[in-house]
Amino acid sequence: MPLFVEVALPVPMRQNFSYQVPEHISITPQKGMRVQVPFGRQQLIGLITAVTDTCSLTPKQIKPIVAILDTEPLLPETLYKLTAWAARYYFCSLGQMLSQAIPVALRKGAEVKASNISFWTLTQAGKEADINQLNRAPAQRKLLHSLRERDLELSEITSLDLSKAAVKALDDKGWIEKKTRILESDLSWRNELEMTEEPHRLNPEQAIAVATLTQQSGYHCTLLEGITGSGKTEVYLAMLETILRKGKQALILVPEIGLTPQTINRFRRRFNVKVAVIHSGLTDNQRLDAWRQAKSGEAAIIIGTRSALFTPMLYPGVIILDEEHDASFKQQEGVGYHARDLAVMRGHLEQIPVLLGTATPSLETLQNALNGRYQHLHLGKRAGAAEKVRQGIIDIRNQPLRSGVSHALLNEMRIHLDAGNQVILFLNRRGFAPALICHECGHLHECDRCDAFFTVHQALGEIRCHHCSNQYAIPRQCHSCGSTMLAGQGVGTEQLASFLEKEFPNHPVVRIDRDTTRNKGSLESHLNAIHKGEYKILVGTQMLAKGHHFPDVTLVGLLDVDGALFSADFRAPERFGQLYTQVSGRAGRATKPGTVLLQTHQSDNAMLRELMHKGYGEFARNQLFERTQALLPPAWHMVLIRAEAHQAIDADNLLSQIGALLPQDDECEVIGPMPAPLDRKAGKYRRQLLFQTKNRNRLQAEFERALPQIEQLPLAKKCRWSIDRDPQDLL
DNA sequence: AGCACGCCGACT
DNA sequence: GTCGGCGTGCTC
Repeated sequence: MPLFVEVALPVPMRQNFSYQVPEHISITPQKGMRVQVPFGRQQLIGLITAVTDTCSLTPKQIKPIVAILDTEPLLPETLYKLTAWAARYYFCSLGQMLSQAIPVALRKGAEVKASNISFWTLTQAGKEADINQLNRAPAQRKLLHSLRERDLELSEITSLDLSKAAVKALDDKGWIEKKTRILESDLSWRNELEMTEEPHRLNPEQAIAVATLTQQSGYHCTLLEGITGSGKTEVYLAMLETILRKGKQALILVPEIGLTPQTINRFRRRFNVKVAVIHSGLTDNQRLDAWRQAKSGEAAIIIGTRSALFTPMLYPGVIILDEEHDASFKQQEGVGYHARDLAVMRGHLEQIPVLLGTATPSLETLQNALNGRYQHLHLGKRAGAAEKVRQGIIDIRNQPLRSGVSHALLNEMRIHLDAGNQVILFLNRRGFAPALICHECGHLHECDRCDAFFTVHQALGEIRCHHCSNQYAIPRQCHSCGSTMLAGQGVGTEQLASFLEKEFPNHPVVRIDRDTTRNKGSLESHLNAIHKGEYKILVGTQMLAKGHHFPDVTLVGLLDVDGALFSADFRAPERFGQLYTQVSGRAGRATKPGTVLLQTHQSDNAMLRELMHKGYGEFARNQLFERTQALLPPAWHMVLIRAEAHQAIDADNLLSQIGALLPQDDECEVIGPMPAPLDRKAGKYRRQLLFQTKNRNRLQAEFERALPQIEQLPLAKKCRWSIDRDPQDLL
């Protein structure tokens, strides 16, 4: 009987492909196994989604598979289901979703099990050799010394910072040799958990949270709302202890910038278990290694960023997502999945608890907590941020500003600096000036490929477009009238920092933004210098706000409140509320009370007042109410279709045609096509169409129904277009 | 997404 | 005369 398989392939087509299984293949195909198949002129690796004995295609259309790469399904059933669910939810092919979910090495055909592992060990000669012979070869000496303690796996040579040249030298001497052994998973942690640090004593609130969390079994989702410094991590650790003692694994997801050595060590220090760390900086093989350790149950704790969500676990126990509100959990390129939403779904499928922690819950999560879908636990409950931090508004209407800074703020800075403390100023615009203006004719220099102004970077002597890679030397003459009277318009961090250097010559200034931290490790070294007190004035974009605590900072100034709060994007107030709360939570400490000052033209603004006086909790509840009134998420549900074309009319027409395929009534709305906020980017015109519904299932059903028709549109093949479900911003 | 085919501009 | 630009078409 002929045998066929349906295969999901990593191509951006919303369909699977059928292949025939030739007789000579000895492995019985099963759903979830990897197969190598011919595809056009190339060969690809995909996953079997179904095994059938009939096929609707003609024999001429169908090709035989090349090989079956696994003897059992690649992913545990629950993870496969999660991926399939996500593919459906995000309107992409299973193959596309899988290429997010499976390590690259496995997609290239690597073995699932590392059958053996190579390591360096001492030979008899090496054991007997006199280490003092190597006094003039410190690298070799260090290596020999390490090997006398234990054998070293190949990857450890680099990770322990040992020299490869020294390896070769000792090998040439015949003192060491490479051996391989069969790799077996060490699961001893499951029998007896060894603690390597005494747990901290929990305060009553923490104890209640832990007791509540550990008493339950099966799936439940909990929002742990705890202000900065209220000890969320200690609750995670206590939860972890309970889970690990049951012999179960924990998956911890953190925002992109949150995966610092300090964070990882916090978990490593407490338990003597293997911790697998997964982040974007790993090589394909390192990532595969971590994946294997998690899948085999050897790694008791898996800690990683967004993509770590898809790590399989043999003994799943809990998913903890820290800084739940952080935008980096939403993938921005390709399939725009949200790790927080999928984590909840995964918990559901695995029947394990999910813990979402934050000081400033996203409105999505807050809504779920308020309506009882999630359990809601509090830590360090207090009425707003008002108690510990002094806050103030500087009304800058009609006030002279020097490089964006008011007199009042400068005076306050002086007081804090004179007291020997540090000051942070936030300005969310990098560069020297956000535009270059001609003083004579008013011409603003605009990128020729985007609908955006050039940012002036004075130190580089360049004007740059922040939306594409366009850059030029700063022009001497106006491109429009030829005048030489050109000036920067507005203030960026570069200008602010250089102004402050002149204003406070005795207080060193550091600037933290994407421009000054581009090189690997430079953020770390800047942060270290700040902690050592080498800098007194810190200037930065939001980058500086997230996750870093500077105990000697007693004054925080937010310069461009208006720009942040009143941006066109519907999430702007929420984001500002989160930023504001995070920075005020970080100003000062018990012995040094902090001050937060806001510069704004809208000093009477009700939102701002509410945030300051009642705190994030009240503010967020009101925002939720306003979103509901405005039919915005999380009350309503959205899918955004973006189209990009050389001719604006093509993108427009495509979106109009798509819009016509979607229903409109009092619970379904089509908005657009409208120009994307950055109308022209990198020489292409961008348009977007919004489809929103009151009911989530309705959105799913209607869009699923329309999708095949959309794909049939002739223009759909001509334009580049994409679907973004639950868009983070409409930019 | 790749990869090939195919038709127009500046070069040894 | 060719090398190479990227438009467009196809993949079980």
